[in-house]
Amino acid sequence: MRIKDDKKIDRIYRAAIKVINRDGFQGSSMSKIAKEADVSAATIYLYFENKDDMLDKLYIDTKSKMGNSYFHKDIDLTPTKSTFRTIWINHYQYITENIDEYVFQENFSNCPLIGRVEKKYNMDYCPTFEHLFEKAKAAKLILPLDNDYIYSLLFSPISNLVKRNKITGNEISMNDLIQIFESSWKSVAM
Amino acid sequence: MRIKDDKKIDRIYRAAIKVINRDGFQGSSMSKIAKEADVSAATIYLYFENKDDMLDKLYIDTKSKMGNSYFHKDIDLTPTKSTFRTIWINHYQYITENIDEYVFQENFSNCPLIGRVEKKYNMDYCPTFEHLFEKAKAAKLILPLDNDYIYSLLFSPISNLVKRNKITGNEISMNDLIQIFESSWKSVAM
Amino acid sequence: MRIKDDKKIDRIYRAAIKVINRDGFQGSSMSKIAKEADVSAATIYLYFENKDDMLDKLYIDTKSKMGNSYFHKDIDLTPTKSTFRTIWINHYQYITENIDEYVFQENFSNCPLIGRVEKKYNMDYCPTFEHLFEKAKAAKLILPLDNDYIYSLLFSPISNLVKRNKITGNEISMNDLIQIFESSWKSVAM
Amino acid sequence: MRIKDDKKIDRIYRAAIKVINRDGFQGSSMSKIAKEADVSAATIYLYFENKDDMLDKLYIDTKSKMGNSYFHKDIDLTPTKSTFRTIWINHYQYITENIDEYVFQENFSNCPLIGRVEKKYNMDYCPTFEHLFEKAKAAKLILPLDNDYIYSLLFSPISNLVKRNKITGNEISMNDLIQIFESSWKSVAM
DNA sequence: AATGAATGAGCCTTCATTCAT
DNA sequence: TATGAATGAAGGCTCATTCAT
Repeated sequence: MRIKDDKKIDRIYRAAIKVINRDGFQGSSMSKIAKEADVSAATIYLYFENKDDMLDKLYIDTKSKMGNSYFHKDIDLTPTKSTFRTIWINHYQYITENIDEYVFQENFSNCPLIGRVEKKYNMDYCPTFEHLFEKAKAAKLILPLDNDYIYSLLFSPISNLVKRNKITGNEISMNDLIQIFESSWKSVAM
Repeated sequence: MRIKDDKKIDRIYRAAIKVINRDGFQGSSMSKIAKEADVSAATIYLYFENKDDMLDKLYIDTKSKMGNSYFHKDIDLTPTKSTFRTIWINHYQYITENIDEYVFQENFSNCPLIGRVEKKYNMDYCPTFEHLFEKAKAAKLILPLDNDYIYSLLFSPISNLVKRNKITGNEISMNDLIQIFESSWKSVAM
Repeated sequence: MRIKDDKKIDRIYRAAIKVINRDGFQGSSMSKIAKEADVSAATIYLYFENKDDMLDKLYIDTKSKMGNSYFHKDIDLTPTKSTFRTIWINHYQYITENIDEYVFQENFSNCPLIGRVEKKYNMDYCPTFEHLFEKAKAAKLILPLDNDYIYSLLFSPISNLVKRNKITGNEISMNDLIQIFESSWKSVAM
Repeated sequence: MRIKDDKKIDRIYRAAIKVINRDGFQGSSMSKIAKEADVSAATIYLYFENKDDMLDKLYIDTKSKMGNSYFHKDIDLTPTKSTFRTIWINHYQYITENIDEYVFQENFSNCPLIGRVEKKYNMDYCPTFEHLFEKAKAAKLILPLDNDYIYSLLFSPISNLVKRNKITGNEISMNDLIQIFESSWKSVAM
């Protein structure tokens, strides 16, 4: 591969996620993805070494996109409850709006496939999180727990609910959303 | 004539989980599973209509086994924090000891495959939970939130951590475990 | 196999023909035939060496049944046109009433399978025919052609029409039937 | 990119007929046909949807080829005995030289498979025949019978003999051939 | 760069047949 | 005798990947 046509890569990525979420991981063949992306299957091999390579890069791509989305542009990272709420809501919005990508990530990281991807991508939170958590702990805003624990306590419940609602078709009202955040917050707040 | 060996189904189930967790959902072929179970692939079709049928039934089987495990033998279901802690620990122990089954369940329920299985199996908590939650809410022990929310707030963080640790190889100390429960409890406690 | 249960063999034969004519030669599996005959597939192997053996014997069985049916009980074999007409009508009636068997025979004898069956069964007419043809030729009733030719000229057209009508659903009226016989007869009459 | 090789379809057709006539309808697997055609089995699926589709199209293809062969180039279709003899001989030559195709057709049209193919292909004579028959009947050259009857009376005997000779290895001398035509002709001549 | 053609390997499933009762 | 259980082999078909243009 020589010249990378980024738009084509994106088309392939989107097609892959669409097919995977429609037909399942197993039902996602290169030809289906190619057809969905409106390119020849052979074309995909100009941009990726093979199917695994494509999935790995798709995972990394969505992972970093999601990581960034937590911290909208000029967000204030002062360690306050308000900061946490903002990030928490951002997270909620992102996975709600990109539920397919999110489910893909979860499935992918549960697979043995994940072993191929570099360790650093196999965490649900990016470095910025670590900084924030450390600062918050130093400021006695939150409990002095492992970052892993903090992260899970704060984000797992809402992530889990969104995923489940995708299947049941339920939705979370704004009121409920705030309540859930307050509950999650209590679990880590000092 | 020979008699159907009931244990054979269990052998097939265990083989399926083993293969799926080793080679991923996609890499799990009937022949691999058959070899792992030490039977002919054709034999599997004596017990199941087809691959999907087998996976569905495996899912239902593990799901109900897990549901039951929460409520060991003659557990006391009085709505107290102690009851919740016992169940929570039971849950932790079960998914720790049966992490492969648990991961299988999670992957399966994220797949479009799940659509085939009856809705009632697609919930992470069994009826007993609902009773307990309702009683606890009536006793003003926990917040008056949806059962879904309660469940996610209480169990998602620890489930998420166990799953992640499977990959990283980390382990949770008894001390940490208690801390995590305390944190989770705070999120729903009244 | 020790004691031959003739009724069971007949049930198997009938089931085989039924399945073959329903699902085609290719779609006729031993288990389907067994189910149709309401016996276990293993049972068939008590009466026949294997599938080919069963088909061979089924072919021979139907073949001789058909051969005999041409010459009803105490039929008069004096070489007259009337004798031929009687036999011809008998033939018509038999293949009409046993169209499935007849089609099975045709298909079977067109297959390489036929090679397994002894030559003597691979003719559409039985020894009695030869006698009759020879006598008729001696009596200058019919042309001095090969028996093969005589047989084909006399019986192929009506056989062909019955077979075709099985598909199209058409039927042949008594009037037409007589006309067809008269035509066929003209082709061999002296 | 490579260009589809039109000859490949013909290679596949010929291979299919060869295998079917060697191993029977049942013994004709896609892989055998592929090997005989010297292509990968997967390649066949580039040209046909599935096995049935291939057989259907092969049937239609051979059927129309045979139909056309009756009426060599600039054949005279004036309703005379001579015209019928020419066509009859053409038919004889075609099925003799293409006996495998012909047997394939017969077997195929006797199978339930035939149901899939459009009705119009399931007749042994093409429209040109109908015209000729009608003209001949109008000219009082042949008897006023159904076209089906005419066709069967004229062509079934010789077709039947050729088929049978394929198995026995017999051959028909030119003399006999003329005799058989004369006989067949008598059956429909006015 | 892009793609339709081509394919060996593998998948799910069924088959004819044998085993054990 | 009769049969459900069991299986190696094979069937139809799809897949990830490469080729040739």
